[in-house]
Formats: sequence, structure tokens, C-alpha cells
Amino acid sequence: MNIQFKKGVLELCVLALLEEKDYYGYELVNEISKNLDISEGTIYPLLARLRSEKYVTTYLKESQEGPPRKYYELTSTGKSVLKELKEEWFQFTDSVNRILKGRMLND
Amino acid sequence: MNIQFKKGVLELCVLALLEEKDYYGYELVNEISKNLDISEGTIYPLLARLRSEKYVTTYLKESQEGPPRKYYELTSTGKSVLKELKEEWFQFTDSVNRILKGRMLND
DNA sequence: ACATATATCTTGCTATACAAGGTACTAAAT
DNA sequence: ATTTAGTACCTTGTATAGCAAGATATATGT
Repeated sequence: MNIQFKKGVLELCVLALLEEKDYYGYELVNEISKNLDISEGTIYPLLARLRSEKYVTTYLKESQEGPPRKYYELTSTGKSVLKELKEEWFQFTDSVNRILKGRMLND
Repeated sequence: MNIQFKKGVLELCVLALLEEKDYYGYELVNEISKNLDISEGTIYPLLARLRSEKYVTTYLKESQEGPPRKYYELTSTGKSVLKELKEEWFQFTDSVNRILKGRMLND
């Protein structure tokens, strides 16, 4: 899978998942991995950044299956960033597809 | 416009345009700019890379309106890379949209 | 001579993803 | 008891690609 395509998009995916419910990091890796390749070395720094930018808050919760889980919860800032990012994403892909599809008639 | 989203995608756009006809760099900037923000500081290094990777060849042609133009022409390698990149792009955006749209019912 | 549009390219910077590794807890198998 | 495997967190160093800002040079009009 093309690594470059993911730049910036994983942030969008994480925020979108967090809109549904709170996730912990390891769980996000598993959930996103159903659709996209993603590694832990990517997600944890990303989550740290989202927290430092106040898009999410965190809380710890113990687990029966291993060490405590750090859950991530979307803030209202995070929600509005998500909305904006989502719009940008759809607009961006439309623009790209306009460039590609204008020339796809003979593909 | 989100800079990160463009990572890797501009290469795809350039190759897609070159499938239609030969372009020179400045012309590519103008053409792509109809849909996406792109700067010359991005396109020229990208074109140099495409050439070094043998996805394109170049030739010079004089112009009446300014200095000589360097035209870029797709190689057969470039064509197969384009085909692959295009497939990856559509698969990638589908995957992302699956993550986003599974949770958009109440947007 | 000067400004504008055309056309090329380079330098230094930034952002994000990844591989590879480390830490630690729990439960099951040896 | 010890090891293994699964869960769960994190960090370090590297690579890549885009951008702003600038340099260079040609052609045309003022």
C-alpha cells in the first residue's frame, strides 16, 4: 500500500472512528487495519499529537486481558476539526478524480 | 488545502495528464492548478524524480513566448506505474470512505 | 531601461508515516 | 518456575514529499 497516500488521512480516520465511540490505541490499530495498513509506530505518535492539539482527551481504564488501556475521547474542537477535514477530504478526492477521470474514457 | 493529502497524489496526477499528451512543467502547474493547489517548487523536483526513475523522458522545444520548454513524455514503464498507482488510489479512497461512511448516517 | 509574463531550477524547512525496538501486564502451556 | 503468546503502551531514527522563497533567463511591451 502506498505510504504517501496515507499522509494526513490517518488523522481523519482516527477522528472519524472516535466520533462513534471512545477507542484505545491498540483497538484503533485493529479497527483501521480492517481497511488500511497501519502500524503502532504510527498510531501512538499520532494520538499524542491529537491530544496535544486538544482534539481528544484521554483516560485510563484497567483491563482483564493485559495492561491498562488509554482511551481517547473526542473534544468539541476535535469534532469541528473532523467536520472540516472530512469536507476537505471529499473535495480533494473529487478534484483528483476530475483530473483522472477526464482522461479515463479509453482505460 | 490540506498539504498532507497531496503526498503521492501529485505524482499520480502528473502521470495521468501525461497519458493524454506531452506537457512541459509550467503547463502542468497551470493544468493541475485548475483543480488542486500546486507550486513550482513542488512540480520541478517531482518531474526530475519521474525522469530519474525512467517514468518519463524529456525533450526541449523552443517557444515564442519565453525560454525553451522542457516537455515530458510517458515511457512504457511510466504507463504501467500509472496504471498501478491509479488502482491503488481507487482502492485507497474506497477503504477510507468505508471507514468514514460507515459512520456518516447522522451527519 | 524597466516591468511583466513565461519558463526553468535549487535550497532549506516541515510534516507524517514506518521499521525496529523496548517495556510491562495477563493467562496458558511446559 | 519458566517460557510463550497475546495484549497494550511507547520511543528513536529514517525516508519521503510538498512548500516558501529565491535565483536565473527569455520574450514582449512601455
